[in-house]
Amino acid sequence: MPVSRDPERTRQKILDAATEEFARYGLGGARVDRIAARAATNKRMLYYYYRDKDNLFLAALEGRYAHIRAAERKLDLEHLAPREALRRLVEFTWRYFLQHPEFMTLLNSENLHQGRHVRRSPRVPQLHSPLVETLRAILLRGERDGVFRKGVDPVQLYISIAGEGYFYLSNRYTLSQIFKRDLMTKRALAARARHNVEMIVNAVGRSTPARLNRIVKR
Amino acid sequence: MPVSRDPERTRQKILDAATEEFARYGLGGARVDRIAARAATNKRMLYYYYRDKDNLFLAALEGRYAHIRAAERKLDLEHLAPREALRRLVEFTWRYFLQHPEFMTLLNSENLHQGRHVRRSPRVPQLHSPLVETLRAILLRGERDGVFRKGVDPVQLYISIAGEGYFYLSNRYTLSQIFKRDLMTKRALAARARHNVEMIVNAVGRSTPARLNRIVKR
DNA sequence: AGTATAATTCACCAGAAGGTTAATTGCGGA
DNA sequence: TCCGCAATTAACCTTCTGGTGAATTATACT
Repeated sequence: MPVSRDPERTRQKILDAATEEFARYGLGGARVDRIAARAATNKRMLYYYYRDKDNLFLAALEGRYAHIRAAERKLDLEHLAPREALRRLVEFTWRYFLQHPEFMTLLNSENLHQGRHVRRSPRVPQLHSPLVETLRAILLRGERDGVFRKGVDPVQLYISIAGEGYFYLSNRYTLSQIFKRDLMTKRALAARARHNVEMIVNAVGRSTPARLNRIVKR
Repeated sequence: MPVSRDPERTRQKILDAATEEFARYGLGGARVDRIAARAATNKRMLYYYYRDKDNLFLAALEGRYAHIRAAERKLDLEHLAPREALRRLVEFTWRYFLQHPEFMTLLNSENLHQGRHVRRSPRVPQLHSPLVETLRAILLRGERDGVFRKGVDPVQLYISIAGEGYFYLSNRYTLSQIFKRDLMTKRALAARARHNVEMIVNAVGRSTPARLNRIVKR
């Protein structure tokens, strides 16, 4: 009986399988054979569509970057009051990392390799300039409304927003072990979410001047 | 001519070489042959002294945990005023990650493997209880002196202190690429160091109540 | 219906990887 | 001085791994 063909679907299945595999084992630990099996296709197909393992990894990484940025855009931050917009972004970022731990693993892998894949991708920086611009606009509005301090740099702010949850979640296994405490209970997670918002709002808010503004722009 | 024998030195050379190799390539990417070559010894020696690759990885990880904790103890935080002690700890932690990026890489690798090595090590939690106790004492003194809020949890605080710099440094390659900006210039690093201190002092200080205290203790 | 081509399959390969067997050699103690 | 054992070496083995050559089959178009 004939096997039906659907190139686009095959391509997508490979990418999905690869994303899972890379996220779970890292670039070095990922196995091409396992990706093929997971995608219920032939190993040869990975090379047919994606040339080689590294290129497949880049495709997976780009896919996840696109995914988080798309979800972010849906927040519709432009139409919210500055404080509320910021709060929403912080909460979203935390939730996203929590629900998509595979994204953190991919990033770790890429950084272990000193960003050598992402460096060759012109698509990735493109994906991020809207984020920076949105954040910049929020900060500007907040400044005009008198609720945010002046001169806060959107890039540095975003790094703080993401970083706040990243270490907690990405290193949850070692942290749980060294401190002999479960960091993943509902209560602990909820508390951390609140904490993140407060840290960021504190840093940008007008009342307590932190030094985000001192950070150079270039 | 006879090759002089020094088991303790051989053992150490292997551990050093392994630490470098694991830090650079991760557990999966590390090559046993390369470790042997780097240690200027025979591959068989790794297995003679450390049983297998995983056990060697654990030894390297334990070594680095011991190293940072030892350096931390030298700060002599007990004899400083609470605010100053906290500031010193934040600055130290940032500087340590900056000067020892291999530590972050090892942690990432271990967390990729869901902490399966560290889970079997009773030594590692032991190494960390002094840190928690020191931090707890500082917080208590600060509370009594009226400069810190009540009920801040030392573990959660430490995670914030470490996390503040971790994302920035560990993900410097991807971040630099996606935002098209060099995060490792002297100025950027200095600014970030200041920022970290301010974020933490803000969060614990009495004037601006963050929610660190709300986080469950167990 | 026939054909060109895109999509898919399958068998295969060379090198690499972790780990082991067994022989050898230096050293401390009697 | 010689012996027993710890330390070291070298060659080897099996399994795995990313990647490929070439044949095969479904499909869209004529």
